Amino acid sequence: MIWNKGESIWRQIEKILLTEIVEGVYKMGEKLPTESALANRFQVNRHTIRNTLASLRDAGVVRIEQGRGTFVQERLIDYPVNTRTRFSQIISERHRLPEKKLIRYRITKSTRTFAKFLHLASGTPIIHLEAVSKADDLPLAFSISYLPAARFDGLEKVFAQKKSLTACFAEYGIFDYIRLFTDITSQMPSQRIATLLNQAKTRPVLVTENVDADLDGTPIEFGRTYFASDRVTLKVHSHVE
Amino acid sequence: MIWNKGESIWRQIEKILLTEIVEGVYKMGEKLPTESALANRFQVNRHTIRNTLASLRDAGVVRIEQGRGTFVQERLIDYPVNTRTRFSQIISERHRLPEKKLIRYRITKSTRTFAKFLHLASGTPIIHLEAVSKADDLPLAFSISYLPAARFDGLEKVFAQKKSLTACFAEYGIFDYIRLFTDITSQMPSQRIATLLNQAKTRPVLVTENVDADLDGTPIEFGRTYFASDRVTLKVHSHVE
DNA sequence: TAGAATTTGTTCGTATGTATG
DNA sequence: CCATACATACGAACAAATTCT
Repeated sequence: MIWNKGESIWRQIEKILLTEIVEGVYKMGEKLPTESALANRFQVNRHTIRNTLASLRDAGVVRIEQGRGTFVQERLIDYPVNTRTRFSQIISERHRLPEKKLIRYRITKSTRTFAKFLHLASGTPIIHLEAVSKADDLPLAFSISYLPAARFDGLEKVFAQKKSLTACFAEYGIFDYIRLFTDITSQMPSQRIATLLNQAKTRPVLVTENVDADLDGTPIEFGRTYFASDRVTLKVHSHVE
Repeated sequence: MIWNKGESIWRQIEKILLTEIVEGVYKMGEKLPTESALANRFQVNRHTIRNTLASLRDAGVVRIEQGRGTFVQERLIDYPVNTRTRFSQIISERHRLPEKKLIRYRITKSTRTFAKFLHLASGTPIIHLEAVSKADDLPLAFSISYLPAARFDGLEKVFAQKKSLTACFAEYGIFDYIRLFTDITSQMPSQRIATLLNQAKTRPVLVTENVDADLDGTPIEFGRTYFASDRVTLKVHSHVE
Protein backbone atom coordinates (compact mmCIF):
# COMPACT_ATOMS: atom_id res chain seq x y z
CA MET A 1 0.00 0.00 0.00
CA ILE A 2 1.37 3.36 -1.01
CA TRP A 3 -0.07 6.38 0.73
CA ASN A 4 -0.84 9.77 -0.69
CA LYS A 5 1.24 12.39 1.09
CA GLY A 6 -1.26 15.22 1.12
CA GLU A 7 -3.86 13.38 3.23
CA SER A 8 -3.70 11.54 6.53
CA ILE A 9 -3.52 7.78 6.29
CA TRP A 10 -6.61 7.10 8.35
CA ARG A 11 -8.71 9.31 6.06
CA GLN A 12 -7.46 7.45 3.00
CA ILE A 13 -8.38 4.15 4.62
CA GLU A 14 -11.76 5.60 5.52
CA LYS A 15 -12.46 6.33 1.87
CA ILE A 16 -11.50 2.81 0.84
CA LEU A 17 -13.69 1.17 3.47
CA LEU A 18 -16.58 3.51 2.71
CA THR A 19 -16.40 2.59 -0.96
CA GLU A 20 -16.37 -1.09 -0.12
CA ILE A 21 -19.40 -0.68 2.13
CA VAL A 22 -21.47 1.22 -0.44
CA GLU A 23 -20.43 -1.28 -3.10
CA GLY A 24 -21.67 -4.09 -0.90
CA VAL A 25 -18.41 -5.87 -0.13
CA TYR A 26 -19.61 -5.65 3.47
CA LYS A 27 -23.38 -5.85 3.60
CA MET A 28 -25.88 -4.26 5.97
CA GLY A 29 -25.49 -5.61 9.47
CA GLU A 30 -22.47 -7.66 8.53
CA LYS A 31 -19.29 -7.78 10.53
CA LEU A 32 -16.22 -6.00 9.25
CA PRO A 33 -12.81 -7.65 9.65
CA THR A 34 -11.27 -7.19 13.10
CA GLU A 35 -9.14 -4.15 13.81
CA SER A 36 -6.06 -6.34 13.81
CA ALA A 37 -6.98 -7.84 10.44
CA LEU A 38 -7.52 -4.40 8.93
CA ALA A 39 -4.27 -3.12 10.45
CA ASN A 40 -2.55 -6.08 8.87
CA ARG A 41 -4.21 -5.56 5.51
CA PHE A 42 -3.31 -1.86 5.29
CA GLN A 43 0.06 -2.37 7.02
CA VAL A 44 -0.63 0.26 9.68
CA ASN A 45 -0.93 0.35 13.45
CA ARG A 46 -4.20 -0.70 15.05
CA HIS A 47 -4.60 2.86 16.42
CA THR A 48 -4.76 4.15 12.88
CA ILE A 49 -7.54 1.70 12.05
CA ARG A 50 -9.34 2.70 15.24
CA ASN A 51 -9.21 6.33 14.12
CA THR A 52 -10.81 5.34 10.84
CA LEU A 53 -13.52 3.24 12.46
CA ALA A 54 -14.32 5.95 15.00
CA SER A 55 -14.84 8.40 12.17
CA LEU A 56 -17.07 5.95 10.29
CA ARG A 57 -19.02 5.38 13.49
CA ASP A 58 -19.49 9.13 14.00
CA ALA A 59 -20.77 9.35 10.45
CA GLY A 60 -23.31 6.66 11.27
CA VAL A 61 -21.83 4.18 8.79
CA VAL A 62 -20.76 1.47 11.24
CA ARG A 63 -21.35 0.62 14.86
CA ILE A 64 -18.68 -0.79 17.14
CA GLU A 65 -19.41 -3.29 19.92
CA GLN A 66 -16.80 -4.19 22.46
CA GLY A 67 -15.91 -7.87 22.43
CA ARG A 68 -18.00 -8.50 19.32
CA GLY A 69 -16.69 -6.45 16.45
CA THR A 70 -17.55 -3.68 14.05
CA PHE A 71 -20.74 -3.91 12.01
CA VAL A 72 -22.15 -2.08 9.05
CA GLN A 73 -24.95 -0.01 10.51
CA GLU A 74 -28.31 -1.05 9.19
CA ARG A 75 -31.12 1.46 9.15
CA LEU A 76 -33.72 -0.19 7.02
CA ILE A 77 -36.93 1.66 7.64
CA ASP A 78 -37.67 5.37 7.75
CA TYR A 79 -40.67 5.74 10.01
CA PRO A 80 -42.53 9.05 9.66
CA VAL A 81 -43.93 10.53 12.85
CA ASN A 82 -46.89 12.77 12.18
CA THR A 83 -50.65 13.05 12.48
CA ARG A 84 -51.20 10.17 10.10
CA THR A 85 -48.79 7.60 11.49
CA ARG A 86 -50.08 4.15 10.49
CA PHE A 87 -47.84 1.15 10.64
CA SER A 88 -49.23 -1.09 7.90
CA GLN A 89 -49.41 1.72 5.42
CA ILE A 90 -45.87 2.91 6.14
CA ILE A 91 -44.43 -0.56 5.61
CA SER A 92 -46.49 -1.25 2.50
CA GLU A 93 -45.39 2.00 0.91
CA ARG A 94 -41.82 0.77 1.28
CA HIS A 95 -42.66 -2.39 -0.62
CA ARG A 96 -42.36 -4.65 2.36
CA LEU A 97 -44.82 -7.10 3.79
CA PRO A 98 -46.25 -5.80 7.04
CA GLU A 99 -47.33 -8.16 9.77
CA LYS A 100 -48.63 -7.52 13.25
CA LYS A 101 -48.50 -10.50 15.56
CA LEU A 102 -50.61 -10.56 18.70
CA ILE A 103 -48.56 -11.36 21.77
CA ARG A 104 -50.96 -10.78 24.62
CA TYR A 105 -54.53 -9.59 25.10
CA ARG A 106 -56.00 -8.76 28.48
CA ILE A 107 -58.65 -6.59 30.03
CA THR A 108 -57.62 -4.74 33.18
CA LYS A 109 -58.69 -1.80 35.23
CA SER A 110 -57.00 1.37 34.12
CA THR A 111 -54.52 3.06 36.42
CA ARG A 112 -54.52 6.78 36.85
CA THR A 113 -51.86 7.43 34.20
CA PHE A 114 -53.63 5.65 31.39
CA ALA A 115 -57.03 6.88 32.47
CA LYS A 116 -55.81 10.44 32.19
CA PHE A 117 -54.64 10.03 28.60
CA LEU A 118 -57.85 8.28 27.57
CA HIS A 119 -60.11 10.73 29.43
CA LEU A 120 -61.57 7.91 31.53
CA ALA A 121 -62.29 7.52 35.21
CA SER A 122 -59.58 5.65 37.08
CA GLY A 123 -60.60 2.00 37.34
CA THR A 124 -62.53 1.84 34.07
CA PRO A 125 -61.92 -1.44 32.19
CA ILE A 126 -59.36 -1.05 29.44
CA ILE A 127 -57.98 -3.37 26.84
CA HIS A 128 -54.28 -4.12 27.11
CA LEU A 129 -53.02 -5.32 23.73
CA GLU A 130 -49.44 -6.32 23.01
CA ALA A 131 -48.16 -6.95 19.50
CA VAL A 132 -44.96 -7.24 17.51
CA SER A 133 -44.78 -5.40 14.19
CA LYS A 134 -42.70 -6.97 11.46
CA ALA A 135 -41.67 -6.09 7.93
CA ASP A 136 -40.71 -9.06 5.79
CA ASP A 137 -40.48 -11.16 8.96
CA LEU A 138 -37.97 -8.80 10.56
CA PRO A 139 -39.26 -7.45 13.90
CA LEU A 140 -39.28 -3.67 13.90
CA ALA A 141 -41.30 -2.80 16.97
CA PHE A 142 -43.08 -4.14 20.00
CA SER A 143 -46.08 -2.14 21.08
CA ILE A 144 -48.49 -2.05 23.97
CA SER A 145 -51.83 -0.41 23.29
CA TYR A 146 -54.41 0.62 25.86
CA LEU A 147 -57.95 1.15 24.62
CA PRO A 148 -61.30 1.76 26.36
CA ALA A 149 -62.92 -1.67 26.67
CA ALA A 150 -66.44 -0.27 26.43
CA ARG A 151 -65.92 1.21 23.01
CA PHE A 152 -64.03 -1.76 21.55
CA ASP A 153 -66.01 -4.68 22.88
CA GLY A 154 -64.75 -7.98 21.43
CA LEU A 155 -61.64 -6.43 19.95
CA GLU A 156 -59.61 -9.61 20.38
CA LYS A 157 -61.45 -11.51 17.66
CA VAL A 158 -61.50 -8.55 15.32
CA PHE A 159 -57.79 -7.98 15.74
CA ALA A 160 -57.01 -11.68 15.23
CA GLN A 161 -58.69 -11.36 11.85
CA LYS A 162 -57.62 -7.89 10.74
CA LYS A 163 -54.14 -7.84 12.30
CA SER A 164 -54.06 -4.05 12.20
CA LEU A 165 -55.46 -1.48 14.60
CA THR A 166 -56.42 0.84 11.77
CA ALA A 167 -58.51 -1.93 10.22
CA CYS A 168 -60.06 -2.73 13.61
CA PHE A 169 -61.06 0.86 14.15
CA ALA A 170 -62.98 0.80 10.88
CA GLU A 171 -65.03 -2.13 12.23
CA TYR A 172 -66.06 0.10 15.10
CA GLY A 173 -67.07 2.96 12.85
CA ILE A 174 -63.84 4.91 13.13
CA PHE A 175 -62.72 5.52 9.57
CA ASP A 176 -60.16 8.16 10.35
CA TYR A 177 -58.19 9.22 13.38
CA ILE A 178 -55.25 11.43 14.20
CA ARG A 179 -52.25 11.25 16.44
CA LEU A 180 -52.39 13.92 19.11
CA PHE A 181 -48.76 13.73 20.21
CA THR A 182 -45.71 11.50 20.23
CA ASP A 183 -43.11 11.46 23.01
CA ILE A 184 -39.78 9.91 22.16
CA THR A 185 -37.20 8.52 24.55
CA SER A 186 -34.55 5.83 24.52
CA GLN A 187 -33.87 2.92 26.86
CA MET A 188 -32.06 -0.35 27.17
CA PRO A 189 -34.50 -3.19 26.46
CA SER A 190 -35.63 -5.69 29.03
CA GLN A 191 -34.77 -9.30 28.28
CA ARG A 192 -38.34 -9.92 27.16
CA ILE A 193 -38.42 -7.04 24.72
CA ALA A 194 -34.96 -7.85 23.37
CA THR A 195 -36.17 -11.38 22.69
CA LEU A 196 -39.39 -10.25 21.05
CA LEU A 197 -37.45 -7.88 18.82
CA ASN A 198 -34.79 -10.52 18.14
CA GLN A 199 -32.22 -7.96 19.17
CA ALA A 200 -29.09 -7.97 21.34
CA LYS A 201 -29.83 -6.83 24.89
CA THR A 202 -26.86 -4.48 24.63
CA ARG A 203 -28.48 -2.43 21.86
CA PRO A 204 -30.89 0.36 22.82
CA VAL A 205 -34.52 0.74 21.82
CA LEU A 206 -36.40 3.86 20.79
CA VAL A 207 -39.53 4.25 22.91
CA THR A 208 -42.47 6.30 21.74
CA GLU A 209 -45.62 7.09 23.66
CA ASN A 210 -48.61 8.43 21.82
CA VAL A 211 -52.31 9.12 22.01
CA ASP A 212 -54.60 8.70 19.01
CA ALA A 213 -58.01 10.34 18.87
CA ASP A 214 -61.03 10.12 16.60
CA LEU A 215 -62.12 13.14 14.60
CA ASP A 216 -64.24 14.40 17.50
CA GLY A 217 -61.05 14.64 19.52
CA THR A 218 -62.01 11.74 21.79
CA PRO A 219 -58.93 9.66 22.68
CA ILE A 220 -59.23 6.09 21.44
CA GLU A 221 -55.78 4.68 22.13
CA PHE A 222 -52.76 5.20 24.31
CA GLY A 223 -49.78 3.32 22.95
CA ARG A 224 -46.20 2.68 23.92
CA THR A 225 -43.94 1.33 21.17
CA TYR A 226 -40.42 -0.06 21.44
CA PHE A 227 -38.52 0.24 18.15
CA ALA A 228 -35.41 -1.78 17.30
CA SER A 229 -33.19 1.27 16.98
CA ASP A 230 -30.79 -0.41 14.57
CA ARG A 231 -33.58 -0.99 12.09
CA VAL A 232 -35.71 2.12 12.33
CA THR A 233 -35.17 5.84 11.94
CA LEU A 234 -37.99 8.06 13.13
CA LYS A 235 -38.48 10.96 10.74
CA VAL A 236 -40.17 14.21 11.66
CA HIS A 237 -40.89 16.21 8.54
CA SER A 238 -41.62 19.78 9.28
CA HIS A 239 -44.64 21.31 7.68
CA VAL A 240 -43.96 24.67 6.17
CA GLU A 241 -46.60 26.94 7.59
CA MET B 1 -47.29 -4.58 57.43
CA ILE B 2 -50.86 -5.68 56.93
CA TRP B 3 -52.01 -6.30 53.41
CA ASN B 4 -55.35 -5.53 51.87
CA LYS B 5 -56.95 -8.74 50.68
CA GLY B 6 -58.64 -7.47 47.56
CA GLU B 7 -55.41 -6.44 45.79
CA SER B 8 -52.17 -8.22 45.02
CA ILE B 9 -49.36 -7.45 47.41
CA TRP B 10 -46.95 -6.27 44.75
CA ARG B 11 -49.49 -3.70 43.53
CA GLN B 12 -49.94 -2.40 47.05
CA ILE B 13 -46.18 -2.08 47.42
CA GLU B 14 -46.08 -0.38 44.03
CA LYS B 15 -48.49 2.26 45.24
CA ILE B 16 -46.44 2.87 48.37
CA LEU B 17 -43.18 3.25 46.45
CA LEU B 18 -44.83 5.45 43.84
CA THR B 19 -46.12 7.73 46.55
CA GLU B 20 -42.69 7.94 48.13
CA ILE B 21 -41.12 8.79 44.78
CA VAL B 22 -43.58 11.56 43.93
CA GLU B 23 -43.25 12.89 47.48
CA GLY B 24 -39.51 13.06 47.02
CA VAL B 25 -38.37 10.44 49.52
CA TYR B 26 -36.31 9.12 46.64
CA LYS B 27 -35.25 11.95 44.38
CA MET B 28 -34.73 12.05 40.65
CA GLY B 29 -31.79 9.91 39.58
CA GLU B 30 -31.30 8.59 43.08
CA LYS B 31 -30.78 4.94 43.89
CA LEU B 32 -33.60 3.04 45.53
CA PRO B 33 -32.82 0.56 48.34
CA THR B 34 -31.67 -2.82 47.07
CA GLU B 35 -34.28 -5.46 46.29
CA SER B 36 -33.25 -7.36 49.40
CA ALA B 37 -33.62 -4.27 51.56
CA LEU B 38 -37.11 -3.62 50.20
CA ALA B 39 -38.06 -7.27 50.63
CA ASN B 40 -36.93 -7.01 54.21
CA ARG B 41 -38.78 -3.75 54.83
CA PHE B 42 -42.10 -5.05 53.48
CA GLN B 43 -41.55 -8.56 54.86
CA VAL B 44 -42.12 -10.23 51.50
CA ASN B 45 -40.10 -12.41 49.18
CA ARG B 46 -37.63 -10.74 46.86
CA HIS B 47 -39.63 -12.02 43.86
CA THR B 48 -42.55 -9.91 45.00
CA ILE B 49 -40.34 -6.83 45.06
CA ARG B 50 -39.03 -7.70 41.61
CA ASN B 51 -42.61 -7.79 40.34
CA THR B 52 -43.20 -4.34 41.75
CA LEU B 53 -39.99 -2.89 40.34
CA ALA B 54 -40.61 -4.44 36.91
CA SER B 55 -44.01 -2.78 36.83
CA LEU B 56 -42.54 0.57 37.87
CA ARG B 57 -39.91 0.20 35.18
CA ASP B 58 -42.52 -0.52 32.53
CA ALA B 59 -44.37 2.59 33.67
CA GLY B 60 -41.18 4.57 33.15
CA VAL B 61 -40.86 5.49 36.82
CA VAL B 62 -37.59 3.70 37.57
CA ARG B 63 -34.84 2.09 35.59
CA ILE B 64 -33.07 -1.09 36.63
CA GLU B 65 -29.39 -1.62 35.94
CA GLN B 66 -27.93 -5.03 36.48
CA GLY B 67 -25.17 -4.96 39.04
CA ARG B 68 -25.76 -1.30 39.92
CA GLY B 69 -29.22 -0.99 41.32
CA THR B 70 -32.60 0.61 40.72
CA PHE B 71 -32.81 4.34 40.07
CA VAL B 72 -35.61 6.87 39.94
CA GLN B 73 -35.91 7.71 36.29
CA GLU B 74 -35.17 11.36 35.63
CA ARG B 75 -36.85 12.90 32.63
CA LEU B 76 -36.36 16.57 33.22
CA ILE B 77 -36.82 18.34 29.96
CA ASP B 78 -39.51 18.05 27.32
CA TYR B 79 -37.87 19.04 24.09
CA PRO B 80 -40.29 19.96 21.30
CA VAL B 81 -39.29 18.91 17.80
CA ASN B 82 -40.85 21.13 15.16
CA THR B 83 -40.13 23.87 12.65
CA ARG B 84 -39.16 26.31 15.35
CA THR B 85 -36.83 24.21 17.45
CA ARG B 86 -34.44 26.54 19.27
CA PHE B 87 -32.47 25.38 22.25
CA SER B 88 -32.04 28.56 24.30
CA GLN B 89 -35.67 29.49 23.97
CA ILE B 90 -36.89 26.02 24.93
CA ILE B 91 -34.78 25.96 28.07
CA SER B 92 -35.64 29.52 29.06
CA GLU B 93 -39.35 28.83 28.73
CA ARG B 94 -38.89 26.07 31.29
CA HIS B 95 -37.36 28.53 33.74
CA ARG B 96 -33.92 27.08 33.49
CA LEU B 97 -30.64 28.76 32.69
CA PRO B 98 -29.48 27.72 29.21
CA GLU B 99 -25.79 27.53 28.41
CA LYS B 100 -24.01 26.44 25.29
CA LYS B 101 -20.35 25.68 25.78
CA LEU B 102 -18.02 25.60 22.80
CA ILE B 103 -16.02 22.37 22.69
CA ARG B 104 -14.30 22.57 19.35
CA TYR B 105 -14.21 24.83 16.33
CA ARG B 106 -12.56 23.89 13.05
CA ILE B 107 -12.81 24.59 9.38
CA THR B 108 -12.60 21.54 7.13
CA LYS B 109 -13.46 20.58 3.62
CA SER B 110 -16.93 19.18 3.36
CA THR B 111 -17.41 15.52 2.52
CA ARG B 112 -20.09 14.45 0.09
CA THR B 113 -22.69 13.71 2.76
CA PHE B 114 -22.59 17.12 4.39
CA ALA B 115 -22.24 18.88 1.07
CA LYS B 116 -25.44 17.26 -0.11
CA PHE B 117 -27.46 18.48 2.85
CA LEU B 118 -26.06 22.00 2.60
CA HIS B 119 -26.38 22.17 -1.20
CA LEU B 120 -22.66 22.78 -1.59
CA ALA B 121 -20.02 21.35 -3.89
CA SER B 122 -18.00 18.58 -2.30
CA GLY B 123 -14.78 20.05 -0.91
CA THR B 124 -16.21 23.48 -0.07
CA PRO B 125 -14.87 24.80 3.25
CA ILE B 126 -17.33 24.25 6.07
CA ILE B 127 -17.36 25.16 9.73
CA HIS B 128 -17.37 22.24 12.13
CA LEU B 129 -18.69 23.44 15.50
CA GLU B 130 -19.07 21.24 18.56
CA ALA B 131 -20.88 22.38 21.67
CA VAL B 132 -22.49 21.05 24.84
CA SER B 133 -25.90 22.39 25.76
CA LYS B 134 -26.70 22.66 29.44
CA ALA B 135 -29.65 23.65 31.56
CA ASP B 136 -28.78 24.78 35.05
CA ASP B 137 -25.30 23.27 34.59
CA LEU B 138 -26.72 19.83 33.74
CA PRO B 139 -25.57 18.65 30.31
CA LEU B 140 -28.54 17.82 28.10
CA ALA B 141 -27.01 17.45 24.68
CA PHE B 142 -23.83 17.46 22.68
CA SER B 143 -24.14 18.76 19.17
CA ILE B 144 -22.02 19.00 16.07
CA SER B 145 -23.02 21.67 13.56
CA TYR B 146 -21.79 22.02 10.02
CA LEU B 147 -22.21 25.39 8.36
CA PRO B 148 -20.96 26.91 5.09
CA ALA B 149 -17.77 28.79 5.96
CA ALA B 150 -18.28 31.38 3.24
CA ARG B 151 -21.58 32.58 4.64
CA PHE B 152 -20.48 32.60 8.29
CA ASP B 153 -17.00 34.07 8.08
CA GLY B 154 -15.56 34.63 11.55
CA LEU B 155 -18.28 32.68 13.31
CA GLU B 156 -15.94 31.55 16.09
CA LYS B 157 -15.68 34.99 17.67
CA VAL B 158 -19.37 35.71 17.26
CA PHE B 159 -20.32 32.39 18.85
CA ALA B 160 -17.88 32.91 21.73
CA GLN B 161 -19.78 36.09 22.51
CA LYS B 162 -23.37 35.11 21.75
CA LYS B 163 -23.19 31.46 22.84
CA SER B 164 -26.23 30.57 20.75
CA LEU B 165 -26.54 29.73 17.08
CA THR B 166 -29.83 31.61 16.78
CA ALA B 167 -28.15 34.75 18.06
CA CYS B 168 -25.22 34.21 15.70
CA PHE B 169 -27.51 33.89 12.72
CA ALA B 170 -28.99 37.28 13.50
CA GLU B 171 -25.50 38.80 13.26
CA TYR B 172 -25.32 37.46 9.73
CA GLY B 173 -28.68 38.91 8.77
CA ILE B 174 -30.72 35.76 9.33
CA PHE B 175 -33.52 36.76 11.66
CA ASP B 176 -35.65 33.70 11.16
CA TYR B 177 -35.08 30.17 9.96
CA ILE B 178 -36.92 26.87 9.90
CA ARG B 179 -36.09 23.25 10.48
CA LEU B 180 -36.60 21.22 7.32
CA PHE B 181 -36.55 17.78 8.92
CA THR B 182 -35.40 15.84 11.96
CA ASP B 183 -34.27 12.21 11.87
CA ILE B 184 -34.22 10.41 15.21
CA THR B 185 -32.25 7.31 16.13
CA SER B 186 -30.70 5.85 19.25
CA GLN B 187 -27.18 4.63 19.97
CA MET B 188 -24.81 3.75 22.74
CA PRO B 189 -22.52 6.73 23.39
CA SER B 190 -18.81 6.73 22.70
CA GLN B 191 -16.60 7.30 25.73
CA ARG B 192 -16.07 10.90 24.66
CA ILE B 193 -19.75 11.71 24.35
CA ALA B 194 -20.61 9.94 27.59
CA THR B 195 -17.99 12.07 29.34
CA LEU B 196 -19.18 15.30 27.74
CA LEU B 197 -22.76 14.51 28.78
CA ASN B 198 -21.62 13.38 32.24
CA GLN B 199 -23.56 10.19 31.70
CA ALA B 200 -22.94 6.49 32.29
CA LYS B 201 -21.60 4.79 29.19
CA THR B 202 -24.18 2.04 29.69
CA ARG B 203 -27.07 4.45 29.07
CA PRO B 204 -28.17 5.16 25.51
CA VAL B 205 -28.32 8.53 23.77
CA LEU B 206 -30.97 9.88 21.45
CA VAL B 207 -29.40 11.06 18.21
CA THR B 208 -31.10 13.60 15.98
CA GLU B 209 -29.94 14.83 12.61
CA ASN B 210 -31.46 17.93 11.14
CA VAL B 211 -31.15 20.61 8.50
CA ASP B 212 -32.10 24.22 9.12
CA ALA B 213 -32.77 26.63 6.28
CA ASP B 214 -33.32 30.36 5.93
CA LEU B 215 -36.65 31.68 4.71
CA ASP B 216 -35.51 31.42 1.09
CA GLY B 217 -35.13 27.70 1.65
CA THR B 218 -31.33 27.79 1.47
CA PRO B 219 -29.81 25.35 3.96
CA ILE B 220 -27.68 27.08 6.56
CA GLU B 221 -26.87 24.29 9.00
CA PHE B 222 -26.64 20.54 9.20
CA GLY B 223 -26.57 19.37 12.78
CA ARG B 224 -26.23 16.13 14.68
CA THR B 225 -27.25 16.21 18.33
CA TYR B 226 -26.71 13.58 21.03
CA PHE B 227 -29.25 13.90 23.84
CA ALA B 228 -28.79 12.37 27.29
CA SER B 229 -31.81 10.13 27.02
CA ASP B 230 -32.39 10.00 30.76
CA ARG B 231 -32.81 13.76 30.91
CA VAL B 232 -34.66 14.60 27.73
CA THR B 233 -37.92 13.56 26.11
CA LEU B 234 -38.40 14.60 22.51
CA LYS B 235 -41.97 15.70 21.93
CA VAL B 236 -43.64 15.78 18.54
CA HIS B 237 -46.86 17.71 18.78
CA SER B 238 -49.09 17.05 15.88
CA HIS B 239 -50.64 19.99 14.18
CA VAL B 240 -54.31 19.59 13.58
CA GLU B 241 -54.80 20.36 9.93
C1' DT C 1 -20.54 -23.48 35.22
C1' DA C 2 -15.66 -22.43 34.34
C1' DG C 3 -12.08 -21.12 31.66
C1' DA C 4 -9.78 -20.09 27.25
C1' DA C 5 -9.83 -17.50 23.10
C1' DT C 6 -11.31 -13.52 20.58
C1' DT C 7 -12.17 -8.73 20.01
C1' DT C 8 -12.63 -4.00 21.23
C1' DG C 9 -11.36 -0.28 24.86
C1' DT C 10 -7.92 2.26 27.53
C1' DT C 11 -3.62 3.95 28.91
C1' DC C 12 1.01 4.27 29.06
C1' DG C 13 5.14 5.92 26.11
C1' DT C 14 7.69 7.62 21.89
C1' DA C 15 8.23 10.26 17.72
C1' DT C 16 7.17 13.37 13.71
C1' DG C 17 5.14 17.21 11.12
C1' DT C 18 2.56 21.50 11.04
C1' DA C 19 0.69 25.72 12.46
C1' DT C 20 0.81 29.68 15.78
C1' DG C 21 2.71 33.37 18.17
C1' DC D 1 14.59 31.01 16.26
C1' DC D 2 12.16 29.11 19.95
C1' DA D 3 8.15 27.51 22.64
C1' DT D 4 3.84 25.60 22.48
C1' DA D 5 -0.10 23.16 20.96
C1' DC D 6 -2.27 19.79 18.17
C1' DA D 7 -3.04 16.08 14.95
C1' DT D 8 -0.97 12.02 13.28
C1' DA D 9 1.31 7.52 13.69
C1' DC D 10 3.54 3.55 15.95
C1' DG D 11 4.39 0.13 19.92
C1' DA D 12 3.28 -2.43 24.08
C1' DA D 13 0.54 -3.88 27.69
C1' DC D 14 -3.53 -4.56 30.10
C1' DA D 15 -8.76 -4.15 30.92
C1' DA D 16 -13.41 -5.37 29.68
C1' DA D 17 -16.97 -7.63 27.05
C1' DT D 18 -18.31 -11.42 24.36
C1' DT D 19 -18.15 -15.99 22.40
C1' DC D 20 -16.79 -20.69 22.30
C1' DT D 21 -15.47 -25.03 24.29
